[in-house]
Amino acid sequence: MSSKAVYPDLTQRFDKSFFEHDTATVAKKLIGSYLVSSDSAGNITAGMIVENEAYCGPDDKGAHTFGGKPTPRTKAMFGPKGHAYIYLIYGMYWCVNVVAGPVDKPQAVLLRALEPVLGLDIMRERLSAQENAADYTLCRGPGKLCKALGLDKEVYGVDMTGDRFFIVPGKNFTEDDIGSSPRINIDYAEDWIDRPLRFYLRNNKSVSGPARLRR
DNA sequence: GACCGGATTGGC
DNA sequence: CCAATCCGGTCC
Repeated sequence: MSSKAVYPDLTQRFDKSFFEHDTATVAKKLIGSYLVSSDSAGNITAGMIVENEAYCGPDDKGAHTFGGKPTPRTKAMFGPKGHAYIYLIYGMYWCVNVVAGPVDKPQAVLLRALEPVLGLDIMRERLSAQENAADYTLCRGPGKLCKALGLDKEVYGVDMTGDRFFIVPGKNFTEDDIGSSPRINIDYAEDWIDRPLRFYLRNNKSVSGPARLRR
């Protein structure tokens, strides 16, 4: 694996202005940062972000904000940057985003995979995973990531520079460490299908998708 | 008020 | 390859 997550300093936060850069820029810089969830029982689960996708707002045919019209589901993306946008897909999986982008641009970064770091035993309980499931599989994929960290509509709109569900700055990887590819499963996005807006830590086992999209 | 289909996953 | 499972979005 290219990586080696380390124990994150849970007191650190990004400045709010960090999230006001273009969503693709924010996405790339978030590779190596930590996503942390603390539940009401005091359980902490966390992982290093190793894969994400940028969704670029009203012009992006793959984005939920395509067209630029807020709806009850997407209104969080029209709100403050650095907050969470979470939605249910296929009736059973939650997918979480960080709202990003210039002020007035409803953009977001979809978090697709983490390298597990804290609370792996709790992740296993939440996933109902067999105890022999390899560590690197616990947060591999956007749906699993949310299940492992216990995320659902309760975190809709929460400030991710706060203390409940938040992001901690981590390692700064170089351009060479970070790969890019088209985004996953947006066949309907026409001329936006092939844009290289998916980012991942190269050769990291926790990245989802076929092998060629992990190298 | 009805109907369509998805930024997924795991099991066959 | 395909079912599971729900609700937002859209259009009537």
